Amino acid sequence: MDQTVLSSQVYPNTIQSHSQCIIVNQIDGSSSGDRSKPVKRRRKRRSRGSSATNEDDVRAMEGMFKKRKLTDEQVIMLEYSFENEHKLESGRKEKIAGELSLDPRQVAVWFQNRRARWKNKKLEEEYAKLKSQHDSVVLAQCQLESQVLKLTEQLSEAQNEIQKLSERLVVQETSTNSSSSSLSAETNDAPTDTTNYNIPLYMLDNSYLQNIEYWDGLYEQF
DNA sequence: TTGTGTTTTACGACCTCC
DNA sequence: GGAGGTCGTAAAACACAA
Repeated sequence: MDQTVLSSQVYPNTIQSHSQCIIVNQIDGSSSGDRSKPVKRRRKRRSRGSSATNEDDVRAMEGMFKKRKLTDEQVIMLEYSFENEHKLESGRKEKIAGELSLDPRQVAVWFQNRRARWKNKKLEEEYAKLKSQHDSVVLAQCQLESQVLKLTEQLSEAQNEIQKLSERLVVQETSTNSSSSSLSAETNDAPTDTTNYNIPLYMLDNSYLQNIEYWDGLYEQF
């Protein structure tokens, strides 16, 4: 079926305006493959309402630009074909075009656009996946920071407790020394009685005091 | 009805591969 | 150098709220 007829059946009001659209190729006269000019050149298109002004334009109007909406059936078949293979070899293009009564160029363009849509979709999926992973990492980080905060508080409390014990120990040592000096006048090796202060004997050991300083130093570093 | 945003069709420019 | 790819974009077609 002729595509113009097909389109005019589906969109009877569009064909006339389509035929009024033309494209002026290479308006600046440069070759299409000129890589020495990286600046993108806008192609020029005649607006819908304008008419041809010379023979070239008339020729362009007659043959070049026909924007035709594909039928549902054509789209379904193209999608099916795209599912099988995203690339389009020459033979396959001709075959599909013949089967769907389309211009081979239309099939090529449809595949180009379809690949672009597919790529966009893939990018969006990839973005969503990465965002999900990122959110999970951020959540885990928050949990860890909260945990660090709690442990820091516990450490601080423990350090305070040690400080209190240390101060009590100093007081005790002072009183012990004064009493022991009087006691030692009476008995030489009398054991130190700490029961009144409720402090274990091992705390009176120098190594214990050194341990306190050691842990305090560690805490300061932390 | 109309303004506006989105999708679809088509193309130019440029790139890559053979 | 040609064929066919991507990328960016124009313009038609379409959807939809106001």
